[in-house]
Amino acid sequence: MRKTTIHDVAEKAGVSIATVSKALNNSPVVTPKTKKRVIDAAQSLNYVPNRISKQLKSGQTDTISFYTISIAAPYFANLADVMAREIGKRGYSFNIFLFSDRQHLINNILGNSMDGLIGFVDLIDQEIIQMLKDYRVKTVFIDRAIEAETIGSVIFDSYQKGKEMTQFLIASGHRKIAFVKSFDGVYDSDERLRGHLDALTEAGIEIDQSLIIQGNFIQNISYIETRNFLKRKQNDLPTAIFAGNDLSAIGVIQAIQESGRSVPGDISVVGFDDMEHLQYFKPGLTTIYNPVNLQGELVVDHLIKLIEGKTQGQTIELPGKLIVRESSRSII
Amino acid sequence: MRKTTIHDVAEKAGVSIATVSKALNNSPVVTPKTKKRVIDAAQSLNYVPNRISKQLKSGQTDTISFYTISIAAPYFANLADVMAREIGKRGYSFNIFLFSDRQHLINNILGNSMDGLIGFVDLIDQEIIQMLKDYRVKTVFIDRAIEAETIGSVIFDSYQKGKEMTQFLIASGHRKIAFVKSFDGVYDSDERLRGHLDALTEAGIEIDQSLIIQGNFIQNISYIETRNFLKRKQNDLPTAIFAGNDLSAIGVIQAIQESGRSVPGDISVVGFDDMEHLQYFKPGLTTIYNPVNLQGELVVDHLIKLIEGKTQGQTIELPGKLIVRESSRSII
DNA sequence: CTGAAAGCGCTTACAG
DNA sequence: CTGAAAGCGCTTACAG
Repeated sequence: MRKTTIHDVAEKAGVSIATVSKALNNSPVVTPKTKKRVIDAAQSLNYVPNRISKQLKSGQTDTISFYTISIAAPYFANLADVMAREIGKRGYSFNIFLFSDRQHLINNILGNSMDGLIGFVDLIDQEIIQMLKDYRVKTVFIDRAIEAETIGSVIFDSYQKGKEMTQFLIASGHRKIAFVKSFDGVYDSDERLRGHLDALTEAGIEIDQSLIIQGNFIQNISYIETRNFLKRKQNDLPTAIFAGNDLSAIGVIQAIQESGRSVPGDISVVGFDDMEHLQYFKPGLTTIYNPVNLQGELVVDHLIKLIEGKTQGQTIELPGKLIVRESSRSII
Repeated sequence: MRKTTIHDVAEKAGVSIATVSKALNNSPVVTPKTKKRVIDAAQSLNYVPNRISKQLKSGQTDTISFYTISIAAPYFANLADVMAREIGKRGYSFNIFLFSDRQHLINNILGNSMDGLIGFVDLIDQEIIQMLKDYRVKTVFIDRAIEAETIGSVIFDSYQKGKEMTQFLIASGHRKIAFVKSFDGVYDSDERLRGHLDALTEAGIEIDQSLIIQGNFIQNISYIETRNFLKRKQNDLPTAIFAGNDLSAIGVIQAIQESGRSVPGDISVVGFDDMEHLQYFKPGLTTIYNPVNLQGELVVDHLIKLIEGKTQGQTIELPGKLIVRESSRSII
């Protein structure tokens, strides 16, 4: 079956295609009578305007793209879900394209595939950021702040929250605290670690590089690396481990338990993110709540305002909250 | 900055736009010399063809849409991730739109938003399925089989696998087995339950409706409902619980442990899906491995073959495998 | 108020 | 081999 076009509707209603277009787009000039005739014809023919043609005329795609390395990990999945819902509600399409090669991204930007981009500064080099500015591609970053006329950010202050977490541990009597980080250069990890180290320094605790574990923010790797760490440091264990995200905290806890030790009896473990699906994980994780739902909504809202020219790029900071559960304890 | 169009390239290369188009699309008619001139001009101007215009001419959108109720739950997130990766690799765009109202879906189908659709039969009514057939919208379903010239399916035989799981439990000496289902009408849940019940019947075990728990395939709800179930049946507990998916198995295990009982000491618990991020969940879950990666790849491959007219719709069945871990035990 | 015409940026059959 | 022209399905400034 051929899809109905504006010509079919025009013919059926006995008017020109221009009139059909106006009637269907609520132009005030068309007579109620004509309008009704057009709408009836359109309905009886199951007419839906061709999206592509509208786009070509308007130059708009009504599409928002999310450029990310993955949507499988819980944080990304949650965020993508919230954004997809919000974007759909606002009448836009939601496109996901995963990090691969540079040219792919450039083609998407220059090829007019989207009205707005949601991305991570970490995945985009300077030259492309300049390109986004030059071509005024509306963009919202979600890992760290970039601000320009057409670029905004909705971010979480990982440094400050990382610092608060370590301050909390110190206040609970811990002085030997390990930290599980991701790769160097991963902004959230770097920032949380920086906050952690600053908190230690401010409390007069000397920094010990051997207490930094690289778990890549992945459960599996954190598990393995913590297992090695526990063997290596068996006579000199920390009393607490600050895992840079919840996923690694799980790996850390598994490794500690498997070594015959208890959490928090022998070692306190804290995470970061408060992932919803860990709700019933035992022991309940002391962590920092990162409001993913709020983030998703703010990102979409800010981006659509940029697209519609209602605002300039801004930097929006998300609140975060320390949540104390059973995986950590005071040793004072 | 204005984006470069084919006219800019034509001017710079000193040829017509027709020639530019041909040169850039590797038409064999154009002279190597002309071709080089065009390509150089295009490169120096950072030219990327406007996607929308190409689409309007070709009638193709090079876009594949995934229509689902959510991408937050791990299974969906994994599947979406694999599909996004595969779709990107094959040169298509990946669009996600979440289930909302009926008209939204219709607009997407008739409005020419996509070349192919990936969806769930459960989310689409008969009338719309007929519409997909009429307009020859290439579609691949992933929950249950529909086969037509332009419609295929890549499915998991939940009935058979559900049956096998219960047969395994019976072979381990269990005769009183509870089942945690989702809503009636959710195909996977219905099928797994049907397999479970058939296995019981074939083994000569009478069916006891009070052993069916509705956990909605959600961890939280399964936890609460199992808690209630354990209270209600405290003097008449089953020796095993078959949770229709891994997520509910987690909830079930939490509830059992919280009641002071052990898994599998007091009650064996088995799940379904073998979700990757439960890798280190304790006790390791006996479950059925549902090859999500394979499914994602097969779905995309079949859909693109349909789009490119290389095949008719087919029904592809995914293999599944029973994986025995610590959450279940033999009581013989 | 309605309609003919131009144009969005491409591709392609056709003429030269 | 190259280019002028038509056309994909819409919207909109303009004329009537």
